[in-house]
Amino acid sequence: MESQDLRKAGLKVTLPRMKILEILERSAEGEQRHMSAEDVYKALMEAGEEIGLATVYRVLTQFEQAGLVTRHHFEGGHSVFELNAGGHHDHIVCVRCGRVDEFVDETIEARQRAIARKAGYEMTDHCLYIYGVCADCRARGEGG
Amino acid sequence: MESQDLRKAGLKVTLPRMKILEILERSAEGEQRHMSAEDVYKALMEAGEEIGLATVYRVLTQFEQAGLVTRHHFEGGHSVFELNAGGHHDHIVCVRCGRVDEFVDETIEARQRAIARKAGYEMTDHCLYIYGVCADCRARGEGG
DNA sequence: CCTTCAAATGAAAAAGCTTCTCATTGCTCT
DNA sequence: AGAGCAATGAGAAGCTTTTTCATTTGAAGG
Repeated sequence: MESQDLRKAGLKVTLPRMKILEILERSAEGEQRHMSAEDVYKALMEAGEEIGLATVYRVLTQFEQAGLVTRHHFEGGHSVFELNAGGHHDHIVCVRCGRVDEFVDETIEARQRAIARKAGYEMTDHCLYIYGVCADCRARGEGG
Repeated sequence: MESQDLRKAGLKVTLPRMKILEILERSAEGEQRHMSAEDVYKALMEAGEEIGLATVYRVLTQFEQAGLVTRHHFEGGHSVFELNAGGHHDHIVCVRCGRVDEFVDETIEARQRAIARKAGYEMTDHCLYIYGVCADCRARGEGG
């Protein structure tokens, strides 16, 4: 992904936007697919980029509107952003360690469409979070 | 519901807690099943009760921990609370007028349990939001 | 019914996250 | 290279939610 993607999204190609896109891509390749604005900001600092937190929020919001990223409202009051790549998926979140796994279930997708239709809604979006305790955390001890 | 419910929940029976419970019950009977802390606070004011916003937050959190209400993280950054009555259900939200309908789908419930198990998670909770445009809003005009 | 004490409350301050303001900077296009 | 407009940065402001601490209230016992 490069400057073309920004241009296609109708956004001027600027240094902050490119750097933030880089951070998101790099994190998506690793294990940290979901980043808060603060996470992105910290990653930028570590990369030696002097980009303000306000800009990070602005750019992430623009990316969301441009369809480049998706914003999720996790528990705890803050949002996390995720690069839109690899198509739609839902999330399963460990309530103990915060680990996030992803899944897609066509049965559920289909049922959702049917439910929306039956309720008279034209579905535009949906999100499904399963909360639980992951295998690692359970192995680490039931007590906590 | 009355003071017994509070006592059962291990909470001291106080005026603020009773009044807040009343507000939640009354709203659950009406159309407004989901109230933010601010909504509850305003309802208390209208009822002539001098109860602080901090107390509303405290009490709602206690109710959540006691299992009396469920907290939802809707889009927009604020939480809404809902009285736990009538069992589990999921939500379908109109993105245009904010209307909220509820539904339960055993197929989806079952699939979720299966997915959690397969991913190695012990499911503790889940939430599913379908976003769309409700029938009324679509009738009111596609353009907005 | 009155006393006693821990728990609950209220008001305001503080804490987090996010957005806004506005002077300055940096793209894009010519 | 230059003009013009959008983007940026730093800090202030806004919002929701939590915390602090003095005061009040409810529960239990005499």
